[in-house]
Parts: sequence; C-alpha cells; structure tokens
Amino acid sequence: MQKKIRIKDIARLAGVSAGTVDRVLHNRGNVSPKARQAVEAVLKEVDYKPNIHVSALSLKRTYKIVITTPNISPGEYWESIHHGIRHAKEAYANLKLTIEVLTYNQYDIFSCMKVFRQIAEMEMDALIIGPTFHNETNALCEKMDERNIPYIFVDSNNEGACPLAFFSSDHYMCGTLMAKLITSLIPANSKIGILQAVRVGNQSANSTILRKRGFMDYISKQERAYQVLRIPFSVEEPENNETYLSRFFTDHHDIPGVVVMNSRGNYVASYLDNNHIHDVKMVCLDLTAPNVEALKKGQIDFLIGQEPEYQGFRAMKTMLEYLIFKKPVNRENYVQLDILTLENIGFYKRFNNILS
Amino acid sequence: MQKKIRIKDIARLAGVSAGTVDRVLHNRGNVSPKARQAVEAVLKEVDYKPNIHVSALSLKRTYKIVITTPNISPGEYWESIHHGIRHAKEAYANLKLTIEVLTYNQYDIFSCMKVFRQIAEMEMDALIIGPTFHNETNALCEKMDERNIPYIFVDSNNEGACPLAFFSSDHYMCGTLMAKLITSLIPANSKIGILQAVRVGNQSANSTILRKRGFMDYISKQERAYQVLRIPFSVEEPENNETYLSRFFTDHHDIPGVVVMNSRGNYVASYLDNNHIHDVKMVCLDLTAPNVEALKKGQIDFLIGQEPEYQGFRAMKTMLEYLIFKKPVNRENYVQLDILTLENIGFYKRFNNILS
DNA sequence: CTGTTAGCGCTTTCAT
DNA sequence: ATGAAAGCGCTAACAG
Repeated sequence: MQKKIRIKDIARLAGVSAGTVDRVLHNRGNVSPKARQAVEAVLKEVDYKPNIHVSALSLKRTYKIVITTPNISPGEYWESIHHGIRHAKEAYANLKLTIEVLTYNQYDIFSCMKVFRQIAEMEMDALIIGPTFHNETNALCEKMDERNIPYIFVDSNNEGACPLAFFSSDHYMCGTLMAKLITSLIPANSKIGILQAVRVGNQSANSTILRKRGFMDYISKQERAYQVLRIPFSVEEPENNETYLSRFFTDHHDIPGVVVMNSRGNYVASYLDNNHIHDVKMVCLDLTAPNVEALKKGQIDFLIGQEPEYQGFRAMKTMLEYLIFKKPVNRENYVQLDILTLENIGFYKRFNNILS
Repeated sequence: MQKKIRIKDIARLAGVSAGTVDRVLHNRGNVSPKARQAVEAVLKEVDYKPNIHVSALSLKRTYKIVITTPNISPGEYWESIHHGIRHAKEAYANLKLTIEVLTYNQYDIFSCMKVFRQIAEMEMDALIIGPTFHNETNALCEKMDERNIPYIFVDSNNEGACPLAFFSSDHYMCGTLMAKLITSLIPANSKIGILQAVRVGNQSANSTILRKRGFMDYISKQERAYQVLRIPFSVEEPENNETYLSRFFTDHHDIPGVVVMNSRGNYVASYLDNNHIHDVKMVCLDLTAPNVEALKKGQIDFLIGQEPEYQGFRAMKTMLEYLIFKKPVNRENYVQLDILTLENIGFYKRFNNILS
C-alpha cells in the first residue's frame, strides 16, 4: 500500500514545478515540449488520481448551467429529476455555480418552442435538456452545436442530436418488461388495456412510442394471443377521462389487466377503486407520489421505476466533471428499471445513491 | 442564494476565533462557557454545513478499522460487500486509513470462533462485522462494548448486540417477496420446493430463518394451499448435492416452482438445465455471477438483489463519518430488495450509487 | 482558555 | 515558459 501520489510528487519526478504539472494536466498551454514530455512520461508511470474536492476548493471561475425540462409538479417524475440535479450541485459544494431552470408544458408543443427559442439566446456554459418534442429539441441542439455549448439529455435521448451524453432508461425494454409482468399476472389469451395520452399538437412523446413498441413486440412473440386494447386519455382535458374510462370498462367488463406506460397509472387505479372494480391487475410506470400510494394500497400490482433522481444526479455530475475537470464522458447511459411491489416499495430510497 | 457559510464567518459573528469555533464544533474542550454559548447561538442561526472533504484534508491522525465477514469468493455476495467498503474508503481518499480484513468460514462455527477470538484482542478504532453465528457474534460484541470500540453490522443485524448501526435487507420481507413472486408464476395449489443449506455445527444462519418465516407466513395466508417441500443441500460437501437434487426431482417430477433462499440458486438451475427439465420456475437470491448468468439464460425467472455493495459502502461511510466527523448515525438501515429479470438485469449496475 | 500560524493538495497569480 | 507564493476551508500545534 504505497502513499497517494500528489502533484508535488509528479513535479519532483519530472524535475519541474507543481505549476508546470498543473498546466500539463489541464492543457493550459505555456509549457515547453521538453517539460510536457517529462511530465507526461511520469504520468504514464504513476497512477495519479486528482482529488477533485480539493481541486474545486481552489477553483476561481464561476460556471452557469441552464436546465430545461417539462414543468415540475410536486411528487412527480420531473421533480425527482430536479432533485437529483440539485444533489449533484451539493456534492460539489465548493464550486461556484449558477443554475437557471426553464420549464415548458410537455403536452403543448408551442410552449416548448417558445422556451427553447429563449434558451437558444442565453449565455451559459452548459445545458441539460429533458426532451419531449423531437424536432424542437433538435432545433435547439443545432443552435447549441453552433455555439459550442455542451448539452446532456435526461429521461431520453433525442435521435439526430449530438449530446455530450444522455441518461435515460431503455424505453423499449421498459415496454417489454411491462408486457412480461402483466402477462405473468393474467390468464392466457385475455385482453389487456393500455392507456394512451393525447397531446396538443398531436405528437406522441418519443419515449411512449418506444415503450409501446417494446410492449407489442413482446406480446406478439408469445404463443398466447393477447388482445391489446387502447384506453383514450387526456392529461390536458381531464374532465373527459371519467367518461373515457367508464366507457372502456363497461365495454370490457371482463378485462383482467391494464398497463399504463406514462406516469398517470393512479388515475385508472382510482377509477377502478371508486367503482369497486377489484379484479383488474395493473402494471404502471414511475414512482410518483400517487402511484406509490396506489401500490401500497394494492391497487397497482407492479410499478416500474426509472431512477429519475439518479438520472438528474448523474447528468449534472457528468456535466460538471466534464466542464471543470475535463473528465471523459460515456455517451450512452441507461439507468435501471426497478420493479416495485407492495413488498419492496418500503425499502426503496429515492436518494439511495445520492444522499450522504 | 446566499453564500456558503464558513467557520471563519461563524467566528466573526460570535466574536471569537476560528480555532474556538472548531473546538466547539468538535467538543474538544478548552472553551469557556461564554465562548461556547456565543458560538452555539450563531450555529443555531446559520445553516453551517462543514465541507468534510476539506476537513479530511487537514486531518492528521490515522484510523484503523477491522473488517470481519465470511470468506470472500470471486463474483459472490461477500465480495460485493467488500467492494462497497473499498469504495467508501476511496470516497475519502485523503483520510489516513488502515484497514485489516479477517474472514471466517460461514459454514463452520469453529472457524468463526477462532477468528473472533483473535479480533477481540486486536488494536482498532472500529469494527465492521458480517455476522453469521448468533452467539459467537454477540460474544465478540460484548468484548467490543467493554473496550468501547464501535461496530457496525452488514448483511444482517444480530439481536442482543448494541451496534452503532446495521445495514441489512429485511430478511423476513425478502422471504415474503419471494413467496409472492413464485406464486405469481405457478398454478394455484401446487408444490413449491425450497432449498435448505446444512451447516457444520448445525446452526442455521439467522437471515435464512427469517426469510423462511416470511415465506411460510405469506404462503399460509393465501387462499390457495401450496405444498412446500424442502430440498436438502450442503455447501461444504457438494458431492452429495447431485444425489439430493436428483432424488428430489424424481420424487416430485411434477413440481412447477423452486425457491432458493441462499445464494446457491445456480446449482439447482444448472441441475435442471443439465437434466433437460425446463418447466420449473425459479425464484432465487443474490446477484452472484453464476446466478446472473442463469437469469440471463432464462433458467432463473426472478432474482432478488440485496444491494451488497451499497451495504458495505454505507457501513464504511457511516463508520468513518461517525468516527471522524461525529456525524449522527441511524441505527436501523434496511436496503432495497431489487427484483431482477431477464429484461432489466442488463441495466443493473452494481456500483450504480457508488462509482463516480 | 484562546488567538495565531502552518499546512493538507490544488489552482492561480505574479515575478522572473 | 517557469518556479515561487498565496489562498481555498479546515484542523492541529503552538504561544501566550
């Protein structure tokens, strides 16, 4: 167990000063080829791990990072992502950071366009994006590319853009997993209802499309023939949902299972509970407060979690470490798909990974 | 957004020097009641969060921590716990730590006694224990109590001891969860096989007993009557296992599901695969390398993970922060019970939480 | 009992 | 282009 190697040690070994080593490590220039080579030779030999907390301590400049995501509601998915982002900021408490958050209505493409146009003009060092609308996101990304501002996606990747990285679950596999779980709960060859959200501008979110594809592919590969039925649903005009649901469950009173591939599973769970329909198995998505409650009450059977806190945390942390410490970045980052039930939900810590 | 408050700020507000504030913060004594009150008054007002990385930077003394657990095999449960411990050490890279690891044979009570007697005499600042044998563990703990050395359990708590904390899954609920999963996979009113490990000294590990109790309680609460059958199994004398298994599956050729409540599920999975028995559903425990492989091959249907890396990480981190920064400690810490399937295993990162 | 000082590893500034 | 020196927030050693 040898002692940890420090900049001072490298300097001594290379026959230069600590300042020069620092200049080499950070590519700050003003180093003669000879000195650079000497330092690089030493660096090859030793296992130098900079102590980034100490490093942050002596950093002078301030950084500005902009965050844009769908609007944040308490207890819901996007709030968790923002929690994670905030924690990453706290983990580097001695960095001088300014963070600006701009959110848009994820069910209204025009809201998104407006916010993204504003962001395109802002001063910043880096951008974190929670994308919803494919083309609008790519338009923003192009502007960022021109301005040489790095950006990272959370929640899902946006095909066609060149992010520094993305942190997302594998939505296709998420759909597959939901299909596997629901089919393990219901009889062979039966009906399955799936909820489908309607959006202003009539564009489905990319993630939902992928989930549905994963779901349908799994179903169609089974020997048993399930009949998948769509349940219409609108987040923006909730007054119609009662009607939609009631019509659906009247037409299909024998339906044994429902899958909800957005985070609104609790709407259906409540509907069923209020109408004393207790024999419908449910597999739902995201650990929003109401979904967790429905799980604990036994209204939902399986809930899939996508580690939103962790996504936000890693996105922010990765960005900071790239920006400030030039740490190399993995572009593709898929997070866990957690399976929660009545039995294990109690131990699920949202900040498991993050909190000290 | 106000600036972060530092010791120097507190000193100024209280009208004392930084040294005095430090003495108050760490209860080092040598502070007049008047000064102490002044500082404490300020501390009540402001939200002071010490930067522990900076703090570690200037710490002089070295700490010695002893770890004792069952023997470590590559790719298995206890190795993961040790990984986690090592990571916590790396997270506080600038602390001066000496770590000594002593392991024992978890299937042999005499091995455990010998190692624990040795530990009881060693010099150390703190101890982390992975317990197996209840009484032997408590004997060691009593010695530690006398010597005023704090200790933390990983993997399970040991009733009767007074640990600073424990990091464990809820073994009872783990059994319950396994019961729920296996019953969701097999027909009503059928047989279920469960594997039971035999130990030298004939003492079951506490965790296994709890798991089995959780399992049986769930089964007996169901309307459907399952018949639970025990499959004998020995880790220490593996040459008999083939016979045990073959006898069992011959006698019960119609068995639709098997649950393994220790980490050796892959033994059964391999046996079934080698003998071309493909219609037995399996719910197993722990993400050992061979279990994960069996899950990926479809031989195991559900695998339960107990976050061993996280347990080790948190145990070590908690100990360090208690020892060095006097950080208050939560005694009871239950970790997640992760449900893994063929679909989501690929995204499961053992060091999710830990790795930077 | 208390304030001052030096130093942890790193970055930045300032002479050279 | 480079080394020396100051300073980040904190603790430890020292002088009073």
